[in-house]
Amino acid sequence: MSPGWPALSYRAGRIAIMAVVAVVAGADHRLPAAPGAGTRGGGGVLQPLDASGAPIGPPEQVADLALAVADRERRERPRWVWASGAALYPVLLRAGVRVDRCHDIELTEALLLGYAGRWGEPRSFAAAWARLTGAPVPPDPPPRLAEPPGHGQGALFESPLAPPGPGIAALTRVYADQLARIAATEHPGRFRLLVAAESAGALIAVELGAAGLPWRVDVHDALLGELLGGPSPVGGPPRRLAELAARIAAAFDVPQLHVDSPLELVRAFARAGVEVPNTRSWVLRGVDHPAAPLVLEYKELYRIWTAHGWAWQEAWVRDGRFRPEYVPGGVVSGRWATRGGGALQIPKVIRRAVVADPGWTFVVADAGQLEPRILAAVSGDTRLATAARAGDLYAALAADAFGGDRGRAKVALLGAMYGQTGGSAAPALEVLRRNYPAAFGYVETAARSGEAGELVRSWLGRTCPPGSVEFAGADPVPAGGEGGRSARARARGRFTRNFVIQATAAEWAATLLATLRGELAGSDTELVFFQHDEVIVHCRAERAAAVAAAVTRCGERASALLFGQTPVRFPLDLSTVECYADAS
DNA sequence: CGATCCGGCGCC
DNA sequence: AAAGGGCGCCGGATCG
Repeated sequence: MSPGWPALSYRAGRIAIMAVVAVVAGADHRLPAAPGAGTRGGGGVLQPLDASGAPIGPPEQVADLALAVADRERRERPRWVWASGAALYPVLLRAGVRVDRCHDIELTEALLLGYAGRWGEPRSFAAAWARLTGAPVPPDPPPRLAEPPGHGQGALFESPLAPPGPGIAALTRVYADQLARIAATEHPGRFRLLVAAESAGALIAVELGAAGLPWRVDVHDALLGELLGGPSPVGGPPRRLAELAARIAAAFDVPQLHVDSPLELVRAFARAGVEVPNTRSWVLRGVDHPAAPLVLEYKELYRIWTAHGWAWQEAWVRDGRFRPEYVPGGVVSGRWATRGGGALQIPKVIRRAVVADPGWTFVVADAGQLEPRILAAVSGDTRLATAARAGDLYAALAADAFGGDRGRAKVALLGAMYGQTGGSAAPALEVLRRNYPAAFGYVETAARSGEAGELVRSWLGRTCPPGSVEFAGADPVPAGGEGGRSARARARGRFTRNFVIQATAAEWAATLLATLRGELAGSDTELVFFQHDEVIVHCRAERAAAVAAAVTRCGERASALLFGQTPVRFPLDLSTVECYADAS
C-alpha cells in the first residue's frame, strides 16, 4: 500500500476514533432530556474507540451533539464513526461544525455487501446491526424525492435527525465488524482507501450542496432571452420556439404540428416522403427536408427551455447560488449522482451564468483522458503506460502504433473500453490487441467475466451489481454470431468491461477530491462543483495560483494512493477563469 | 386518474 | 458516420 495521507489514512496509531450516535432530544429513553438539548438538533452519545473498534472507557452522553463534536474535533480530530453522514452531517454543518474525516457505516455497508455479491440488501446501520444479531432486517427507507431548496421543508438543513437507531454499543460493534470484513477482502489496503474516500465524499457532498455553485440570475435571464426570445406571457412556449414550430408546420404544409411528439414528427416526415426510424438528432442531420434543420434547432432550444430555463432557475437558484443535492455513490460505478436540478448535465451554453463573486475566481480542473490512463495503470501494460506519460495519450499512442493517426488510436481505445466490436473500429482494435496485449486483455477479461455471469471489481474493490435475476438463466434469445453469446450476455459484457475502468476512474477522482478538501481546509476557498472528473474551486483571485498548485499536488497524491509508483501520469487541465464557460 | 415506460438529449 | 459505457430529466405515450 502506498503511503497514507491523513484524511484518507486508516493507520490508526495517531488518529483517535470516535463513534457517535445522534439522539433526538426527548425521543429516546436512553438519553435524559437536558436543558438546552435540541437547540442544535439534539443530543447524542460519544464513544472513544481503539484501532480495532473496541470501546475505550464508558460512552459519554452529551446534550448538545454539535457542540460536543466541535469540541472533540478541535482537540483530537478523530475519525468519526457514524451511521450516515448524509443524515447527520447537514445538522452539524448547519451548526457551523466541520469535521475532517469519518467512517460512514451506511456507505461502507453498501460497499461490503456489494463485495460479497449481496447487492441490494438493506444497507442502513439498523440493517447491518440486525444481520449481525440475527434479527429481522429492516428495509431501507425509500429514497427521498428531489426537493428544490426553499420549497417544502428544505431537505438539506431542516430535516430532523433520523429516529434513534440501535444505540452506541451496536454502532461500535457494527464498526468493528466492518473493519474485520474489510480486512478479509482481497486487498484490504485498497478497500480501506475506498471506504475512506467514499466516507469523505459524503462530507464533501453535503458541503458542496451547502455552498452551491455561484449563479448569476441576471446573466442566465439574458442568455435565455437571447436564445429563446423571452418567456411567453401566457405560459406557452417562448417566442422563438413558437416561431420555429410555426415554420416547421409550414415546411410540412400543415396548419400545426406538435413538434415535441416524436410520433407526430415521424408521421409528418413519412407524409413528406421521408422514412425515418426515429427523430434522433443524428438521424435528422442526414435528412434532406427543409423541416429537418428547423426541428434540430427546435430540439436544442426546447431542451434548454424545459431543463435549464426560467422554471428551473426559480426552483433551484437561491441567493445567487445553484444548490443541487449530491449523492455520492449514487451510480453503480461509484460516480456521484445528483437529486434534482440536473447539476451534472449543465449545458455548455448555460455555463455562461456561472460567474465568480467580485474579486473571486474559479480554478477549474479536469482530468484529461482519465479513463484510458486508468486502463494503462490497472492493466500494467508497460507500452500503454509509456504512452500515458505523455500529455496527449492518444497522440503518443498514435505515434507508437497507429502510424500517427490520432483519430484511429482514440477510436481503438474507446472501442476497447466501451465494447464496440464492429464498424471501422475493428481494424483499430486489432492493432490495439496486437501491440498492447495486457491492456486489451484487461478489458477483454472483464467482458468475458460479465458474459459468464460473474462479478467484476474496480481497482479498490467496488463490485459491480449482478445482472437481473430474470435473465440469469438460459437466454431465450437465439445466440448471435459472437461466439454463440446472446445479445443479453454481450450487453452484460460491455457493462462489466466498462465498469472496471469507469469505477476506478471514479475512485481516482474521489481520492483527488478528498485530498483537495484536506488541503483547502481552513483557507478562504470553497469547493463549489464536482462532476465525475472535474472540480471547481471558488477562491479569491490572488489565491488562484496556490489553489491550482494544490489541485496538481492532489492529483499526484491520488495517483500514488491508488497505484503507488506508476509511470502513468494523470495530468489535470487547469483554468483560472471568472466564468465557467471560459474554462478550456 | 396516477404510475410507469420510453424517446430523446444534456453531461461525463 | 455511427455506436459502444454510465447517469438525470423532460414530456409524451401507455398501462392498470
